[in-house]
Amino acid sequence: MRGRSYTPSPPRGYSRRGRSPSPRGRYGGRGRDLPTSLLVRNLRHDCRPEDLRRPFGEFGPLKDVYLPRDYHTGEPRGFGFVQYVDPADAAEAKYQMDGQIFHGRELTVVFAEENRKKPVEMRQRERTRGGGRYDRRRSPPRYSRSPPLRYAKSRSRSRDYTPSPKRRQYSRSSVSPQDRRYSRERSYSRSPPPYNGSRSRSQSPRQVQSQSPSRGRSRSPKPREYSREPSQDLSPR
DNA sequence: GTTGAGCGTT
Repeated sequence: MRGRSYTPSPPRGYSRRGRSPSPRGRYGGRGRDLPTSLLVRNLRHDCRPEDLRRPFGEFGPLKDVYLPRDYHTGEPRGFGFVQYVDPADAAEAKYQMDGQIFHGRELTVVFAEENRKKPVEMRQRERTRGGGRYDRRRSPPRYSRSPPLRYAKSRSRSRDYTPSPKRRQYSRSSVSPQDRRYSRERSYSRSPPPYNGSRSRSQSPRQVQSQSPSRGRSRSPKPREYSREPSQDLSPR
């Protein structure tokens, strides 16, 4: 038998072609640490993080699995990230899973190149994403008529992300009636773009018609409210 | 201690 089974395929092996268009290439910044994040391409659109967890978890403990999706449509983008705890596992998983048929599709597994991005950064990326395809309008491209809030179909925490190892088996109504009022379905922390349409302006169900039947000015500019009246209280007679 | 709008979606 020649050679020892598989080749570890060290990532620094194929860096000979200078294929890095960006000078600052290197996973994460420190070239010392091998990348632990894998980018899995060609995923099925109905693939779930947990689906990836099983096959990919065979190579080692996973730190995280995430499938980004379109922010506006909420549909999966067809790729995902699998982060391992040990870079060695990631390397092996990439080697083993790359090209594998997963759910009838050939997966393409490569090392993630960029670091995690935060929503704020994403916002700016939005601009370069379409290359200014949407004119200079700031409104997001409404692919469909369903706002992003539609994701919460039935399972909200169906994400693979397990924040608490201890899964609470409490009953569904573990919420007090009092807290319930706070637990409205609008508990989104980031508050997505609520339609920048220039039409929806009725924030208040009751829009006061006009407080002061004055001329043109609808809103009467309140006079300055200085904390104190002008120097007038000092009247030394 | 972190980030869920994560780059590579046909």
